[in-house]
Amino acid sequence: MNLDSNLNENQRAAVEWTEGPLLVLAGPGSGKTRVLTYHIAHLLEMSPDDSFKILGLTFTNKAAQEMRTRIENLVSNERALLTTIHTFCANILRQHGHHIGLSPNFTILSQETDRIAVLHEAIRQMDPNNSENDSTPTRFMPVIEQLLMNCVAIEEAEQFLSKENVKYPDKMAAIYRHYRLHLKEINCLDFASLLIETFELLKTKAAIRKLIQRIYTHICVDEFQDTNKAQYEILKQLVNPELQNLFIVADDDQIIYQWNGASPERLKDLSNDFQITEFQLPENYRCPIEVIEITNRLIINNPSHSKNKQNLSSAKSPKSALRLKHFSNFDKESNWIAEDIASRPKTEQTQTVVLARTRKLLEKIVLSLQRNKLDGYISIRKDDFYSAPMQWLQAILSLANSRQDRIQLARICNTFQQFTDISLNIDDIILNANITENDYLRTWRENVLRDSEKLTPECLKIIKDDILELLDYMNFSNFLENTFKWFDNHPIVSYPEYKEEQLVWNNIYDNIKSNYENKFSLHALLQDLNLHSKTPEPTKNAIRCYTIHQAKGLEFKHVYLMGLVEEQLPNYFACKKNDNSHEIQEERRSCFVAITRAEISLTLSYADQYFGHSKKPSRFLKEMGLINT
DNA sequence: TCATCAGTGCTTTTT
DNA sequence: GCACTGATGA
Repeated sequence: MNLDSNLNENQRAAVEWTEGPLLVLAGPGSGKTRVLTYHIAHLLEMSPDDSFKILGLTFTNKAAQEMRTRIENLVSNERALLTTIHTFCANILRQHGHHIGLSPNFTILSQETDRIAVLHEAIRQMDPNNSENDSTPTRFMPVIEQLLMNCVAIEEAEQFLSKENVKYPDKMAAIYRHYRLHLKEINCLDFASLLIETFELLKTKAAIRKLIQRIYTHICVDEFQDTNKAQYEILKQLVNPELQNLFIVADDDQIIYQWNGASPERLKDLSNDFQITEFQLPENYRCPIEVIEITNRLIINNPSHSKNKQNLSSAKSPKSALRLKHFSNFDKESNWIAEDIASRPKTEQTQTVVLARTRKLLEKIVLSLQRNKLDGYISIRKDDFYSAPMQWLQAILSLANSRQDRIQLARICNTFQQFTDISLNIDDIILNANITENDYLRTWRENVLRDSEKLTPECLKIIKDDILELLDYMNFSNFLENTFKWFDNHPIVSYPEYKEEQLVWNNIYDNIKSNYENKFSLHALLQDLNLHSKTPEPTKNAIRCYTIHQAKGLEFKHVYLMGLVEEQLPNYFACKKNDNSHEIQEERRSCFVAITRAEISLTLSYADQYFGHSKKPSRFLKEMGLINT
């Protein structure tokens, strides 16, 4: 690895940092992730004979994958674990969770509806004859999530809620307690409790904490500004107190997830809790100089922007790259953008993105693009498979892992009848299972085999042999291989939803195979499935239409940012607050994130009317010096 | 019980 | 300005 090759002086100083806590505070396009990956590669290369390990934590799977690939391109790596904080916590709990009453085969609840169902049951157990209606759990969920996100212990919940002026703090604290206990009772965890349970395990079990601190002597964190309280508390438990090798990259001007628990306070906590050295990387390698100029003018308006943070400087030569367009209404704005994109060469179109604060604006753009014979892609969040075959497949694996799970059994019965001629009743199977004292999956299998003449030979083999192998030895490889072969020869293969989901499955599965070097348990497979989004990749040649939040961390040759009006960007809620409110500041950071995605050109636009409403130009346009006050 | 009306609220989403 | 909610009246 040649470190000198393409690092500037500031970057190299950060990369070569070896001991003690370091914060690399740097703006967009300054090479933060590069510094982080080079730093890890540097540590590995400098210590060929040592056995210490490096833990690199990210928030998204995509970022973790990106880091793994980048490091593999630099050095051979057996000692750096690059993973998301959720995956890392899940793995700790699989290994050590029995100390706090969790079996290693616990299920991760990735669906909101499953969490609501657990909360509902918890409330019912607490007070069996309560008069609350069905919407109660949905209304209470945000309070539960707030407690979990803030890492509040069960005993401290009431006090916390009183301070936050939440209604009925005593009652809510009791519900919180029951929710957490009920989750453990049914051996399930949601995303937030995955974190809080890990925190409590590390805090109370010193031996486990010290073991992990001895193994991972260096902790690195990407995009630290997005950490919520619970994640930060875990981080503090992970850092070896004697060594304090904590390497953090962050940008306080890109905190746009405050509603998700991120906060500017976190960086303050960091400097209070550690004797941390701060490096800055002010050089921007991404954006044109005109974009950098308006970026600096914009962000200076945030009172919380650190005064000692250096302005961004552009490493690119000046070029006309910035446009501002004004229209009488949103229709015209949307059509103009679509036409302008259509007039670009095909190669440029695929490197173009349309950004907006909300989804609603993006939907309009897709229609305008269609009118210009272009395909627009809006990514829609998807946490689970919807097609019957993929649901069936996942439910079979889940039920093999957790044999008394009624929800999975119901899913199996319900989906199987959609692509075979066999329709089974759930209650019959449960009754049958209770009589024979067999588990649900075994009983389901036996019931299906009674109707075996209705099955194709391929399917019969799967039920007879492969599921039996799964049941007896937890061996799922033949089951998966033969099931996909069966699906491939089945009419379901033509369902567009199945096709799309199979691609998503392949991506996740390939990922697991490479991370575990082909050897992994059913737990690990199910865990990765639940911790990965099922959102399909954008179709090739489609023009990507993203919300600002979705575009964070990405870069594009040509960026269109539309809807630069009051009550859009800044949004309706923030406009209700005062000018220096943290809501307005967060919207300003959103605008900052959006414009700094551009590599070659940035087109800003606004209209006088949106959906029949008259809107004023965004205050941010004035701040950037693009319109007069 | 249903039609109608006035009033309100409106966003971002990884794991 | 539109979608939704809850109150009112037939």
